[in-house]
Amino acid sequence: MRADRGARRSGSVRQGIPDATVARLPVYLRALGLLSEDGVSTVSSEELATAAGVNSAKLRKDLSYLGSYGTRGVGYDVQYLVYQVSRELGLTQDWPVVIVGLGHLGHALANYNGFASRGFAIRALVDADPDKVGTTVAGLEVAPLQALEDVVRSHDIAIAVIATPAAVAQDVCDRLVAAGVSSILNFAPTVLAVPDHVEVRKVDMSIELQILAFHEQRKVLPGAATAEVNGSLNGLATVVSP
Amino acid sequence: MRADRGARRSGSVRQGIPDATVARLPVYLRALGLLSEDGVSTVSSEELATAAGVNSAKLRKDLSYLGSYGTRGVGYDVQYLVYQVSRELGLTQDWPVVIVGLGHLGHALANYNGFASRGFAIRALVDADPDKVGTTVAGLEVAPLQALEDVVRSHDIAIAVIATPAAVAQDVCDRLVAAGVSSILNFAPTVLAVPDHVEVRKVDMSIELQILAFHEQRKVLPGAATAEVNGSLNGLATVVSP
DNA sequence: CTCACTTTGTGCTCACGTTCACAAGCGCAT
DNA sequence: ATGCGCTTGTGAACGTGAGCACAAAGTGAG
Repeated sequence: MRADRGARRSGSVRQGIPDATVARLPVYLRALGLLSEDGVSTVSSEELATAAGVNSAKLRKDLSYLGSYGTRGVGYDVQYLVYQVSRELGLTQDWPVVIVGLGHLGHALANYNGFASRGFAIRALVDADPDKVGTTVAGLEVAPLQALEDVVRSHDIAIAVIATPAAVAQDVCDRLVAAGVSSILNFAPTVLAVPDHVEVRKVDMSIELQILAFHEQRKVLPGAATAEVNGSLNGLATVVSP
Repeated sequence: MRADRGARRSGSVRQGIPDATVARLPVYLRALGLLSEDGVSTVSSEELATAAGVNSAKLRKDLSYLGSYGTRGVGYDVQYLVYQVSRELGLTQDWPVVIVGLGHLGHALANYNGFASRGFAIRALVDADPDKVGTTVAGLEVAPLQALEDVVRSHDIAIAVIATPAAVAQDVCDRLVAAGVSSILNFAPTVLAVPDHVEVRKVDMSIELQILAFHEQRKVLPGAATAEVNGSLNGLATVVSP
Protein backbone atom coordinates (compact mmCIF):
# COMPACT_ATOMS: atom_id res chain seq x y z
CA MET A 1 0.00 0.00 0.00
CA ARG A 2 2.93 2.26 0.36
CA ALA A 3 3.69 3.98 -2.82
CA ASP A 4 7.25 3.73 -3.89
CA ARG A 5 9.42 6.02 -1.94
CA GLY A 6 12.40 7.56 -3.60
CA ALA A 7 13.95 8.66 -0.36
CA ARG A 8 15.12 5.35 0.88
CA ARG A 9 16.44 3.97 -2.30
CA SER A 10 19.04 6.67 -2.73
CA GLY A 11 21.51 4.76 -0.66
CA SER A 12 22.40 7.61 1.61
CA VAL A 13 21.81 7.47 5.31
CA ARG A 14 18.11 7.29 5.96
CA GLN A 15 17.95 8.55 9.46
CA GLY A 16 14.34 9.52 9.31
CA ILE A 17 11.32 8.34 11.18
CA PRO A 18 10.14 4.81 10.31
CA ASP A 19 6.90 4.62 8.37
CA ALA A 20 5.29 2.51 11.03
CA THR A 21 6.01 5.21 13.55
CA VAL A 22 4.70 8.00 11.35
CA ALA A 23 1.47 6.07 10.98
CA ARG A 24 1.04 6.00 14.74
CA LEU A 25 1.91 9.60 15.51
CA PRO A 26 -1.58 10.85 14.61
CA VAL A 27 -3.04 8.37 17.05
CA TYR A 28 -0.78 9.63 19.81
CA LEU A 29 -1.70 13.15 18.87
CA ARG A 30 -5.37 12.42 19.22
CA ALA A 31 -4.89 10.80 22.60
CA LEU A 32 -2.78 13.75 23.73
CA GLY A 33 -5.49 16.11 22.61
CA LEU A 34 -8.03 14.36 24.78
CA LEU A 35 -5.70 14.42 27.77
CA SER A 36 -5.05 18.07 27.19
CA GLU A 37 -8.77 18.83 27.13
CA ASP A 38 -9.09 17.03 30.41
CA GLY A 39 -6.49 19.30 31.89
CA VAL A 40 -3.85 16.61 32.27
CA SER A 41 -0.42 18.20 32.16
CA THR A 42 1.86 15.20 32.39
CA VAL A 43 1.50 11.66 31.13
CA SER A 44 3.60 8.53 31.40
CA SER A 45 4.38 6.31 28.44
CA GLU A 46 2.26 3.64 30.05
CA GLU A 47 -0.81 5.83 30.28
CA LEU A 48 -0.43 7.32 26.83
CA ALA A 49 0.23 3.91 25.34
CA THR A 50 -2.97 2.58 26.85
CA ALA A 51 -4.93 5.53 25.53
CA ALA A 52 -3.47 4.97 22.08
CA GLY A 53 -3.94 1.24 22.14
CA VAL A 54 -0.29 0.30 21.81
CA ASN A 55 2.44 -1.22 23.92
CA SER A 56 4.41 1.26 26.02
CA ALA A 57 7.82 0.22 24.76
CA LYS A 58 6.71 0.87 21.24
CA LEU A 59 5.35 4.24 22.19
CA ARG A 60 8.59 5.24 23.86
CA LYS A 61 10.63 4.12 20.90
CA ASP A 62 8.34 5.99 18.55
CA LEU A 63 8.65 9.19 20.54
CA SER A 64 12.38 8.75 20.83
CA TYR A 65 12.66 9.20 17.07
CA LEU A 66 11.42 12.75 17.53
CA GLY A 67 13.93 13.51 20.25
CA SER A 68 14.20 13.15 24.00
CA TYR A 69 11.09 14.96 25.06
CA GLY A 70 10.29 12.99 28.20
CA THR A 71 11.56 13.31 31.73
CA ARG A 72 12.69 10.15 33.45
CA GLY A 73 10.83 9.45 36.61
CA VAL A 74 8.05 11.81 35.51
CA GLY A 75 6.77 11.26 32.01
CA TYR A 76 5.95 13.58 29.13
CA ASP A 77 4.58 17.08 29.25
CA VAL A 78 1.34 16.89 27.36
CA GLN A 79 1.34 20.37 25.82
CA TYR A 80 4.93 20.16 24.75
CA LEU A 81 4.48 16.75 23.23
CA VAL A 82 1.41 17.91 21.32
CA TYR A 83 3.51 20.63 19.83
CA GLN A 84 6.43 18.39 18.97
CA VAL A 85 4.30 15.73 17.35
CA SER A 86 2.30 18.32 15.43
CA ARG A 87 5.46 19.91 14.18
CA GLU A 88 6.92 16.60 13.11
CA LEU A 89 3.77 15.76 11.20
CA GLY A 90 3.72 19.13 9.54
CA LEU A 91 0.48 20.20 11.16
CA THR A 92 1.71 23.54 12.37
CA GLN A 93 0.80 24.89 8.99
CA ASP A 94 -2.46 24.68 7.11
CA TRP A 95 -2.74 22.38 4.15
CA PRO A 96 -5.19 23.35 1.44
CA VAL A 97 -7.07 20.34 0.09
CA VAL A 98 -9.33 19.67 -2.86
CA ILE A 99 -11.93 16.93 -2.96
CA VAL A 100 -12.70 15.51 -6.36
CA GLY A 101 -15.96 13.61 -6.69
CA LEU A 102 -19.03 14.55 -4.69
CA GLY A 103 -21.04 11.38 -4.52
CA HIS A 104 -22.24 10.21 -1.16
CA LEU A 105 -18.69 9.70 0.01
CA GLY A 106 -17.30 12.99 -1.26
CA HIS A 107 -20.22 14.68 0.37
CA ALA A 108 -19.47 13.02 3.66
CA LEU A 109 -15.80 13.96 3.41
CA ALA A 110 -16.60 17.57 2.64
CA ASN A 111 -18.72 17.73 5.76
CA TYR A 112 -16.27 15.90 7.97
CA ASN A 113 -15.00 18.01 10.82
CA GLY A 114 -11.98 15.90 11.60
CA PHE A 115 -10.02 17.56 8.81
CA ALA A 116 -10.18 21.21 9.74
CA SER A 117 -9.32 20.46 13.33
CA ARG A 118 -6.01 19.00 12.24
CA GLY A 119 -4.83 21.74 9.98
CA PHE A 120 -6.44 20.63 6.75
CA ALA A 121 -8.53 23.22 4.97
CA ILE A 122 -10.84 22.00 2.29
CA ARG A 123 -10.56 24.77 -0.24
CA ALA A 124 -12.34 23.38 -3.25
CA LEU A 125 -14.76 20.75 -4.45
CA VAL A 126 -14.83 19.41 -7.98
CA ASP A 127 -17.31 17.17 -9.75
CA ALA A 128 -18.03 16.14 -13.32
CA ASP A 129 -21.81 16.09 -12.97
CA PRO A 130 -23.34 19.31 -14.37
CA ASP A 131 -26.22 18.96 -11.91
CA LYS A 132 -23.82 19.19 -9.00
CA VAL A 133 -21.61 21.93 -10.39
CA GLY A 134 -22.61 25.26 -8.95
CA THR A 135 -24.38 23.82 -5.95
CA THR A 136 -23.05 24.51 -2.50
CA VAL A 137 -21.73 21.71 -0.34
CA ALA A 138 -20.34 22.32 3.13
CA GLY A 139 -20.16 26.00 2.33
CA LEU A 140 -18.21 25.62 -0.87
CA GLU A 141 -19.38 25.93 -4.43
CA VAL A 142 -18.77 22.85 -6.53
CA ALA A 143 -16.48 23.54 -9.48
CA PRO A 144 -16.65 21.70 -12.81
CA LEU A 145 -14.11 19.02 -13.65
CA GLN A 146 -12.57 21.10 -16.41
CA ALA A 147 -11.60 23.66 -13.80
CA LEU A 148 -9.54 21.09 -11.92
CA GLU A 149 -6.15 22.43 -12.89
CA ASP A 150 -7.14 26.03 -12.26
CA VAL A 151 -8.47 25.16 -8.84
CA VAL A 152 -5.32 23.31 -7.87
CA ARG A 153 -3.05 26.08 -9.05
CA SER A 154 -5.01 29.00 -7.72
CA HIS A 155 -5.17 27.54 -4.24
CA ASP A 156 -1.66 26.15 -4.40
CA ILE A 157 -2.95 22.74 -3.44
CA ALA A 158 -0.51 19.90 -2.73
CA ILE A 159 -2.91 17.37 -1.23
CA ALA A 160 -5.95 16.03 -3.05
CA VAL A 161 -8.69 13.60 -2.16
CA ILE A 162 -10.13 11.41 -4.90
CA ALA A 163 -13.66 10.19 -4.25
CA THR A 164 -14.73 9.54 -7.81
CA PRO A 165 -15.89 6.30 -9.41
CA ALA A 166 -13.00 3.93 -10.08
CA ALA A 167 -13.33 4.31 -13.81
CA VAL A 168 -12.22 7.93 -13.85
CA ALA A 169 -9.89 7.92 -10.87
CA GLN A 170 -6.70 7.38 -12.85
CA ASP A 171 -7.56 10.17 -15.22
CA VAL A 172 -8.32 12.55 -12.39
CA CYS A 173 -5.14 11.46 -10.69
CA ASP A 174 -3.03 12.16 -13.77
CA ARG A 175 -4.49 15.62 -14.09
CA LEU A 176 -3.97 16.38 -10.42
CA VAL A 177 -0.35 15.32 -10.64
CA ALA A 178 0.19 17.34 -13.79
CA ALA A 179 -1.25 20.35 -12.02
CA GLY A 180 1.23 19.98 -9.19
CA VAL A 181 -0.45 17.84 -6.56
CA SER A 182 2.05 15.57 -4.84
CA SER A 183 -0.01 13.75 -2.20
CA ILE A 184 -3.21 11.91 -2.93
CA LEU A 185 -5.72 10.21 -0.68
CA ASN A 186 -7.58 7.76 -2.87
CA PHE A 187 -11.02 6.45 -1.97
CA ALA A 188 -11.73 5.00 -5.40
CA PRO A 189 -11.42 1.22 -5.48
CA THR A 190 -8.59 1.11 -7.97
CA VAL A 191 -4.82 1.09 -8.05
CA LEU A 192 -3.39 4.44 -9.05
CA ALA A 193 -0.17 4.73 -11.00
CA VAL A 194 1.81 7.83 -10.15
CA PRO A 195 5.34 9.17 -10.60
CA ASP A 196 7.85 8.45 -7.85
CA HIS A 197 7.63 11.85 -6.26
CA VAL A 198 3.90 11.53 -5.63
CA GLU A 199 2.64 9.80 -2.52
CA VAL A 200 -0.63 7.92 -2.63
CA ARG A 201 -2.53 6.48 0.28
CA LYS A 202 -5.65 4.52 -0.30
CA VAL A 203 -8.72 3.87 1.75
CA ASP A 204 -10.86 1.01 0.55
CA MET A 205 -13.76 0.04 2.74
CA SER A 206 -14.58 -3.01 0.72
CA ILE A 207 -11.08 -4.37 1.22
CA GLU A 208 -11.28 -3.83 4.95
CA LEU A 209 -14.50 -5.80 5.10
CA GLN A 210 -12.98 -8.59 3.06
CA ILE A 211 -10.10 -8.84 5.49
CA LEU A 212 -12.57 -9.08 8.32
CA ALA A 213 -14.48 -11.75 6.45
CA PHE A 214 -11.30 -13.77 6.10
CA HIS A 215 -10.73 -13.85 9.84
CA GLU A 216 -14.40 -14.33 10.51
CA GLN A 217 -14.44 -17.36 8.28
CA ARG A 218 -11.45 -18.81 10.06
CA LYS A 219 -13.23 -18.56 13.36
CA VAL A 220 -16.17 -20.51 12.06
CA LEU A 221 -14.04 -23.19 10.50
CA PRO A 222 -14.53 -26.40 12.48
CA GLY A 223 -11.05 -27.77 11.99
CA ALA A 224 -12.32 -29.89 9.14
CA ALA A 225 -11.22 -27.16 6.82
CA THR A 226 -10.69 -26.27 3.33
CA ALA A 227 -11.27 -28.74 0.56
CA GLU A 228 -8.51 -30.30 -1.39
CA VAL A 229 -5.36 -31.60 0.10
CA ASN A 230 -4.33 -31.65 3.67
CA GLY A 231 -5.83 -32.31 6.98
CA SER A 232 -3.96 -30.04 9.24
CA LEU A 233 -3.87 -30.96 12.87
CA ASN A 234 -4.91 -28.08 15.02
CA GLY A 235 -7.66 -26.45 13.08
CA LEU A 236 -7.64 -23.29 15.10
CA ALA A 237 -4.49 -21.80 16.47
CA THR A 238 -5.95 -18.32 16.24
CA VAL A 239 -2.96 -16.34 15.27
CA VAL A 240 -5.07 -13.34 14.49
CA SER A 241 -5.53 -9.99 16.13
CA PRO A 242 -2.88 -7.26 16.29
CA MET B 1 10.59 -18.85 5.85
CA ARG B 2 6.94 -18.66 5.87
CA ALA B 3 6.64 -22.13 4.51
CA ASP B 4 7.59 -23.67 7.78
CA ARG B 5 4.81 -22.06 9.71
CA GLY B 6 2.47 -24.39 7.93
CA ALA B 7 4.89 -27.22 7.47
CA ARG B 8 5.69 -27.24 11.12
CA ARG B 9 2.15 -28.14 12.02
CA SER B 10 1.63 -31.14 9.84
CA GLY B 11 2.57 -32.46 6.50
CA SER B 12 0.44 -30.02 4.69
CA VAL B 13 0.38 -26.39 3.85
CA ARG B 14 -2.47 -24.40 5.28
CA GLN B 15 -3.36 -22.46 8.30
CA GLY B 16 -0.83 -19.70 7.98
CA ILE B 17 -1.53 -17.03 5.43
CA PRO B 18 0.47 -13.95 6.44
CA ASP B 19 -1.54 -10.87 7.30
CA ALA B 20 0.24 -8.87 4.65
CA THR B 21 -0.88 -11.40 2.07
CA VAL B 22 -4.46 -11.44 3.27
CA ALA B 23 -4.55 -7.67 2.93
CA ARG B 24 -3.53 -7.94 -0.72
CA LEU B 25 -5.86 -10.74 -1.77
CA PRO B 26 -8.82 -8.39 -2.18
CA VAL B 27 -6.74 -6.27 -4.52
CA TYR B 28 -5.86 -9.28 -6.62
CA LEU B 29 -9.49 -10.27 -6.61
CA ARG B 30 -10.53 -6.91 -7.94
CA ALA B 31 -7.93 -7.04 -10.69
CA LEU B 32 -9.00 -10.55 -11.59
CA GLY B 33 -12.60 -9.41 -11.77
CA LEU B 34 -11.70 -6.74 -14.29
CA LEU B 35 -9.72 -9.22 -16.38
CA SER B 36 -12.60 -11.63 -16.26
CA GLU B 37 -15.02 -8.96 -17.47
CA ASP B 38 -12.69 -8.30 -20.36
CA GLY B 39 -12.87 -11.94 -21.32
CA VAL B 40 -9.28 -12.73 -20.40
CA SER B 41 -8.99 -16.39 -19.50
CA THR B 42 -5.36 -16.71 -18.50
CA VAL B 43 -2.99 -14.30 -16.84
CA SER B 44 0.68 -14.37 -15.93
CA SER B 45 1.97 -13.29 -12.55
CA GLU B 46 3.66 -10.40 -14.28
CA GLU B 47 0.45 -9.09 -15.81
CA LEU B 48 -1.63 -9.58 -12.71
CA ALA B 49 1.04 -8.02 -10.55
CA THR B 50 1.08 -4.94 -12.73
CA ALA B 51 -2.69 -4.69 -12.58
CA ALA B 52 -2.60 -4.98 -8.82
CA GLY B 53 0.28 -2.59 -8.40
CA VAL B 54 2.70 -5.04 -6.81
CA ASN B 55 5.89 -6.84 -7.69
CA SER B 56 5.41 -10.16 -9.47
CA ALA B 57 7.51 -12.21 -7.06
CA LYS B 58 5.38 -10.99 -4.21
CA LEU B 59 2.23 -11.87 -6.07
CA ARG B 60 3.46 -15.38 -6.79
CA LYS B 61 4.46 -15.89 -3.20
CA ASP B 62 1.11 -14.61 -2.02
CA LEU B 63 -0.78 -16.94 -4.32
CA SER B 64 1.45 -19.85 -3.36
CA TYR B 65 0.05 -19.66 0.17
CA LEU B 66 -3.32 -20.62 -1.22
CA GLY B 67 -1.92 -23.58 -3.09
CA SER B 68 -0.34 -24.25 -6.45
CA TYR B 69 -2.99 -22.88 -8.70
CA GLY B 70 -0.80 -21.75 -11.56
CA THR B 71 0.61 -23.58 -14.51
CA ARG B 72 4.29 -23.12 -15.23
CA GLY B 73 4.95 -21.79 -18.66
CA VAL B 74 1.36 -20.59 -18.90
CA GLY B 75 0.10 -18.59 -15.96
CA TYR B 76 -3.07 -18.62 -13.90
CA ASP B 77 -6.59 -19.42 -15.03
CA VAL B 78 -8.53 -16.28 -14.25
CA GLN B 79 -11.86 -17.89 -13.38
CA TYR B 80 -10.32 -20.56 -11.25
CA LEU B 81 -8.18 -18.07 -9.38
CA VAL B 82 -11.17 -15.82 -8.74
CA TYR B 83 -12.89 -18.78 -7.16
CA GLN B 84 -9.92 -19.81 -5.06
CA VAL B 85 -9.21 -16.33 -3.77
CA SER B 86 -12.89 -15.75 -3.03
CA ARG B 87 -13.10 -18.99 -1.17
CA GLU B 88 -10.01 -18.21 0.86
CA LEU B 89 -11.37 -14.82 1.81
CA GLY B 90 -14.69 -16.32 2.79
CA LEU B 91 -16.60 -14.51 0.10
CA THR B 92 -18.41 -17.53 -1.24
CA GLN B 93 -20.99 -16.93 1.42
CA ASP B 94 -22.96 -13.81 2.22
CA TRP B 95 -22.10 -11.83 5.31
CA PRO B 96 -24.90 -9.88 6.93
CA VAL B 97 -23.72 -6.48 8.14
CA VAL B 98 -25.18 -3.76 10.33
CA ILE B 99 -24.17 -0.12 10.10
CA VAL B 100 -24.41 1.87 13.30
CA GLY B 101 -24.51 5.63 12.93
CA LEU B 102 -26.10 7.33 9.97
CA GLY B 103 -24.40 10.67 9.74
CA HIS B 104 -22.98 11.70 6.41
CA LEU B 105 -20.51 8.85 6.48
CA GLY B 106 -22.95 6.15 7.53
CA HIS B 107 -25.25 7.37 4.82
CA ALA B 108 -22.51 7.08 2.27
CA LEU B 109 -21.61 3.60 3.45
CA ALA B 110 -25.21 2.44 3.31
CA ASN B 111 -25.39 3.56 -0.28
CA TYR B 112 -22.03 2.17 -1.29
CA ASN B 113 -22.30 -0.52 -3.93
CA GLY B 114 -18.89 -1.99 -3.38
CA PHE B 115 -20.17 -4.01 -0.47
CA ALA B 116 -22.97 -6.01 -1.99
CA SER B 117 -20.85 -6.93 -4.98
CA ARG B 118 -18.39 -8.70 -2.69
CA GLY B 119 -20.77 -10.75 -0.67
CA PHE B 120 -21.63 -8.27 2.05
CA ALA B 121 -25.30 -7.66 2.64
CA ILE B 122 -26.22 -4.62 4.66
CA ARG B 123 -29.15 -5.92 6.63
CA ALA B 124 -29.77 -3.21 9.15
CA LEU B 125 -29.13 0.42 9.98
CA VAL B 126 -29.14 1.79 13.49
CA ASP B 127 -29.01 5.34 14.79
CA ALA B 128 -29.58 7.11 18.06
CA ASP B 129 -31.23 10.20 16.59
CA PRO B 130 -35.04 9.97 16.91
CA ASP B 131 -35.39 12.11 13.80
CA LYS B 132 -33.55 9.52 11.76
CA VAL B 133 -35.17 6.44 13.26
CA GLY B 134 -37.96 5.22 11.05
CA THR B 135 -36.69 6.95 7.93
CA THR B 136 -35.57 4.89 4.98
CA VAL B 137 -31.97 4.94 3.84
CA ALA B 138 -30.76 2.88 0.91
CA GLY B 139 -33.95 0.88 1.08
CA LEU B 140 -33.69 0.02 4.75
CA GLU B 141 -35.60 1.43 7.67
CA VAL B 142 -33.40 2.94 10.35
CA ALA B 143 -33.80 1.17 13.69
CA PRO B 144 -33.36 2.88 17.07
CA LEU B 145 -30.20 2.37 19.08
CA GLN B 146 -32.02 0.46 21.79
CA ALA B 147 -32.89 -2.16 19.21
CA LEU B 148 -29.21 -2.80 18.51
CA GLU B 149 -28.99 -6.15 20.23
CA ASP B 150 -32.25 -7.38 18.70
CA VAL B 151 -31.11 -6.40 15.25
CA VAL B 152 -27.78 -8.17 15.62
CA ARG B 153 -29.34 -11.34 16.94
CA SER B 154 -32.27 -11.51 14.60
CA HIS B 155 -30.08 -11.19 11.53
CA ASP B 156 -27.31 -13.30 13.00
CA ILE B 157 -24.82 -10.56 12.30
CA ALA B 158 -21.11 -11.18 12.85
CA ILE B 159 -19.71 -8.09 11.15
CA ALA B 160 -20.61 -4.54 12.15
CA VAL B 161 -19.64 -1.12 10.91
CA ILE B 162 -19.36 1.72 13.41
CA ALA B 163 -19.84 5.18 11.93
CA THR B 164 -20.90 7.02 15.04
CA PRO B 165 -19.27 9.99 16.74
CA ALA B 166 -16.14 9.00 18.65
CA ALA B 167 -17.76 9.72 21.99
CA VAL B 168 -20.22 6.84 21.74
CA ALA B 169 -18.19 4.41 19.66
CA GLN B 170 -16.84 2.42 22.58
CA ASP B 171 -20.28 2.02 24.08
CA VAL B 172 -21.74 0.88 20.78
CA CYS B 173 -18.80 -1.44 20.35
CA ASP B 174 -19.31 -3.04 23.74
CA ARG B 175 -22.96 -3.64 23.01
CA LEU B 176 -22.20 -5.10 19.60
CA VAL B 177 -19.68 -7.47 21.08
CA ALA B 178 -22.05 -8.48 23.86
CA ALA B 179 -24.68 -9.20 21.25
CA GLY B 180 -22.34 -11.54 19.42
CA VAL B 181 -20.55 -9.44 16.82
CA SER B 182 -16.97 -10.57 16.36
CA SER B 183 -15.64 -8.35 13.59
CA ILE B 184 -15.87 -4.58 13.59
CA LEU B 185 -14.98 -2.00 11.00
CA ASN B 186 -14.52 1.24 12.90
CA PHE B 187 -14.80 4.63 11.23
CA ALA B 188 -15.00 6.58 14.47
CA PRO B 189 -11.76 8.38 15.28
CA THR B 190 -11.08 6.52 18.49
CA VAL B 191 -9.29 3.43 19.71
CA LEU B 192 -11.69 0.63 20.52
CA ALA B 193 -10.99 -1.84 23.29
CA VAL B 194 -12.33 -5.31 22.57
CA PRO B 195 -11.88 -8.86 23.85
CA ASP B 196 -9.26 -11.00 22.15
CA HIS B 197 -11.67 -12.95 20.02
CA VAL B 198 -12.99 -9.80 18.36
CA GLU B 199 -11.23 -8.36 15.35
CA VAL B 200 -11.26 -4.62 14.77
CA ARG B 201 -10.10 -2.78 11.72
CA LYS B 202 -10.11 0.96 11.64
CA VAL B 203 -10.43 3.48 8.89
CA ASP B 204 -9.47 7.00 9.82
CA MET B 205 -9.37 9.54 7.07
CA SER B 206 -7.85 12.21 9.21
CA ILE B 207 -4.93 9.96 10.06
CA GLU B 208 -4.30 9.20 6.42
CA LEU B 209 -4.17 12.89 5.62
CA GLN B 210 -1.77 13.51 8.47
CA ILE B 211 0.54 10.84 7.13
CA LEU B 212 0.45 12.53 3.76
CA ALA B 213 1.17 15.87 5.39
CA PHE B 214 4.24 14.40 7.02
CA HIS B 215 5.71 13.33 3.72
CA GLU B 216 4.58 16.51 2.03
CA GLN B 217 6.39 18.57 4.62
CA ARG B 218 9.56 16.60 4.06
CA LYS B 219 9.49 17.37 0.37
CA VAL B 220 9.34 21.08 0.97
CA LEU B 221 12.41 21.09 3.15
CA PRO B 222 15.48 22.93 1.78
CA GLY B 223 17.27 21.16 -0.99
CA ALA B 224 20.24 19.67 0.83
CA ALA B 225 19.26 16.45 -0.87
CA THR B 226 18.77 13.32 1.14
CA ALA B 227 21.62 13.81 3.57
CA GLU B 228 21.23 15.41 6.96
CA VAL B 229 17.66 16.49 6.55
CA ASN B 230 16.71 15.72 10.07
CA GLY B 231 19.89 16.93 11.61
CA SER B 232 18.87 20.51 11.26
CA LEU B 233 15.66 19.90 13.10
CA ASN B 234 17.03 18.13 16.09
CA GLY B 235 20.57 17.19 16.62
CA LEU B 236 19.72 14.11 18.60
CA ALA B 237 18.11 12.16 15.85
CA THR B 238 20.96 9.74 15.61
CA VAL B 239 20.95 6.77 17.90
CA VAL B 240 24.01 7.87 19.77
CA SER B 241 23.86 10.47 22.46
CA PRO B 242 26.31 13.35 22.17
C1' DC C 1 12.19 -37.50 -28.14
C1' DT C 2 14.75 -33.57 -27.36
C1' DC C 3 15.55 -28.83 -27.13
C1' DA C 4 14.41 -24.11 -26.47
C1' DC C 5 11.49 -21.18 -24.21
C1' DT C 6 8.20 -19.55 -20.80
C1' DT C 7 6.48 -18.93 -16.25
C1' DT C 8 5.66 -20.71 -11.71
C1' DG C 9 7.10 -21.75 -6.94
C1' DT C 10 10.51 -21.01 -3.43
C1' DG C 11 15.24 -20.88 -0.87
C1' DC C 12 17.85 -17.34 0.69
C1' DT C 13 19.12 -12.90 2.36
C1' DC C 14 18.40 -8.50 3.87
C1' DA C 15 15.56 -4.85 5.83
C1' DC C 16 12.06 -3.44 8.76
C1' DG C 17 9.30 -3.66 12.92
C1' DT C 18 8.17 -5.29 17.64
C1' DT C 19 9.18 -6.47 22.18
C1' DC C 20 11.98 -7.35 26.15
C1' DA C 21 14.66 -5.98 29.69
C1' DC C 22 17.67 -2.93 31.89
C1' DA C 23 20.91 0.97 32.67
C1' DA C 24 20.62 5.83 32.93
C1' DG C 25 18.50 9.73 34.75
C1' DC C 26 15.29 12.43 37.49
C1' DG C 27 12.59 13.89 41.75
C1' DC C 28 11.54 13.46 46.41
C1' DA C 29 11.90 12.02 51.14
C1' DT C 30 14.83 11.66 54.70
C1' DA D 1 23.41 14.85 50.13
C1' DT D 2 22.35 10.44 49.85
C1' DG D 3 19.54 6.88 48.62
C1' DC D 4 15.09 5.10 46.89
C1' DG D 5 11.55 4.57 43.64
C1' DC D 6 9.86 5.66 39.26
C1' DT D 7 9.99 6.29 34.18
C1' DT D 8 12.48 7.10 30.11
C1' DG D 9 15.52 5.79 26.34
C1' DT D 10 17.70 2.08 23.94
C1' DG D 11 20.69 -2.20 22.95
C1' DA D 12 19.73 -6.58 21.52
C1' DA D 13 16.97 -10.53 20.21
C1' DC D 14 13.33 -12.03 17.69
C1' DG D 15 9.62 -12.13 14.24
C1' DT D 16 7.69 -10.72 9.86
C1' DG D 17 7.90 -9.19 5.10
C1' DA D 18 10.09 -8.05 0.51
C1' DG D 19 12.46 -9.27 -3.41
C1' DC D 20 16.19 -11.56 -6.02
C1' DA D 21 17.44 -15.24 -8.55
C1' DC D 22 17.08 -19.80 -9.93
C1' DA D 23 15.52 -24.67 -10.18
C1' DA D 24 11.36 -27.03 -11.39
C1' DA D 25 7.80 -27.81 -14.47
C1' DG D 26 5.08 -27.04 -18.15
C1' DT D 27 4.44 -25.95 -23.66
C1' DG D 28 5.38 -26.35 -28.38
C1' DA D 29 8.51 -26.90 -32.50
C1' DG D 30 11.28 -29.78 -35.12
